[in-house]
Amino acid sequence: MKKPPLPSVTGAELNVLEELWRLGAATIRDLRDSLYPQGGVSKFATVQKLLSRLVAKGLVGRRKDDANWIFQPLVARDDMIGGELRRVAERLGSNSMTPLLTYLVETGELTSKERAHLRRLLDEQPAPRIPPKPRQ
Amino acid sequence: MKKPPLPSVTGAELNVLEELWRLGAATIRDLRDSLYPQGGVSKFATVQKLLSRLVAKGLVGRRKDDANWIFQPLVARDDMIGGELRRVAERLGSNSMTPLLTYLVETGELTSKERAHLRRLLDEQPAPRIPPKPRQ
DNA sequence: GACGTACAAGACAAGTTGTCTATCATATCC
DNA sequence: GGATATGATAGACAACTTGTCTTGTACGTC
Repeated sequence: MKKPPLPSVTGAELNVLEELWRLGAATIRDLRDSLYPQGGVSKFATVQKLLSRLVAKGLVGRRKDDANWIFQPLVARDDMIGGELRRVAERLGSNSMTPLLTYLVETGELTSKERAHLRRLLDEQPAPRIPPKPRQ
Repeated sequence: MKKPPLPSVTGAELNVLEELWRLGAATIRDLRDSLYPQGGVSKFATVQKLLSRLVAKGLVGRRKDDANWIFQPLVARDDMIGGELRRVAERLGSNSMTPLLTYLVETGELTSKERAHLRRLLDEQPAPRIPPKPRQ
């Protein structure tokens, strides 16, 4: 029942993942054209390597469509954010989320509008658990 | 007025920093004895290298006391947590902290106790700004 | 002076990261 | 069918990071 923490991604990998989030699904060529507009064969291979690493981490899936592979993200951005937050909490020794929240609220990072938003969220969901949303 | 984000630390560096947070101030020998109980000259040098990197990052200060250097942290754990959170927020494209908090609240990561804590924090500090607290 | 302690500076191997080349497979076109 | 382009795979590679260790130097005390 414990969910293994999502693997972390490097900068270049994250660029690819961001593009996949934006496009929903794409071929290597699509991604290369977006990320490296100057194009080129080597950039194609670069994108492919980054994609293969993302696939190895289970963050991206691929399916064969006709002739080409089509890649699509298996995690949502929120999941990544959550994974990173958990990593920060674990790394810094506070296995509870409280210090993170305390920091966010106390340092005044939030506008009053954001505060209202938060308060509303807290009021809307008094139950600590929500039905687990399948990872697509 | 923009505060430069705190530099990040590696695992071994964080161990040293944690020990400094615990002890308040310490010599290299103190830290080596705590972190590497088996002792040894090489471990002394290891701690020293890690400390020098922490000093270079501005996270640790040192002063000469009699014969030895005495090291002490220049940042609190909360500052480190905040820096990491900001890094996550910047990296994942949400330059506001709201998505992080929204994630935490919506995914049910929080216990009801933490929720109560959060609500109390929100109630206590209606003003979005607090006076800047000097580092240390 | 000899010796022990603290310190500084840098060497080092192992791993990571981003990019690229070489090679093979598979289409398409004349 | 053979030439040519495109996609895919595998691996090489340099640059950088990270944790550890070695060597050399300064400064005490006995």
